[in-house]
Amino acid sequence: MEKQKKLIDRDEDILQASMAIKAIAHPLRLKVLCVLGDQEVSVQAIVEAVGTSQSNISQHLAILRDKGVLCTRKDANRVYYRISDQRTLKLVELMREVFCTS
Amino acid sequence: MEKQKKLIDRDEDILQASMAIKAIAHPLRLKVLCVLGDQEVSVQAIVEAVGTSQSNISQHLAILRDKGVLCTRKDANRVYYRISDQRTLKLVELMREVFCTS
DNA sequence: TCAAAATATAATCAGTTGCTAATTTAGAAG
DNA sequence: CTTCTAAATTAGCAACTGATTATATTTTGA
Repeated sequence: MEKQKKLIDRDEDILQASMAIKAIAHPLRLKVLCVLGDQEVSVQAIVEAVGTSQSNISQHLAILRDKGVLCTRKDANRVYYRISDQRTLKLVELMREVFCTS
Repeated sequence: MEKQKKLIDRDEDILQASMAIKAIAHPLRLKVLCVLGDQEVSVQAIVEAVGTSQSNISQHLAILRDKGVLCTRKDANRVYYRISDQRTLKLVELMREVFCTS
């Protein structure tokens, strides 16, 4: 029986996966994900929760959006962001388990 | 009942986690992890499996080692690397599920 | 139609990353 | 000792990243 778990074998997949996690490998962007959780939050609220400038958040949100991690809904004046794929949250949970418990 | 899953809340933990995944958010370094799996592999073998220069791999291995992702054992002339914490593999598996299936 | 609010975009610039090529260290074996 | 092999380190440089500041776009509401 195979003991080895299923990792990534195709170079193409490795490239894709590494680019995807690169998108969340920044303290502000990871914090955005943690603030969002499974909810939809306005840019304004994200700015307040994360604690940096509007412009800075907007640029980080653009990165997450362009990489497909987040998606948006526009309602009148405001733009609401949420996590596109809930498995991304699983990833963050596991990151916490792996890296944040001593 | 709480539906919300447990994410990262402390800024300190967010910083730590983002630095940790930044270490693996590079195609060559992610490939190293996939090559290693749960085994111990020599630098030479890693160089061959990954397919870049010895110097380049050595530098990437140093990054992973310094961040605590990999650990080493020296045997005579050779150095063997392995993944420090098996939960890191879980993370890679989940990354594959999240980012590499359409 | 005008001013204010929410968000996005652009420009600039310091700091970081990652590669290549060259050199160094350390162990093994003659 | 000398040489070979494995691995690490260093220097240099082009490319990328991320913060700040300023400006633009869009929508709302007086």
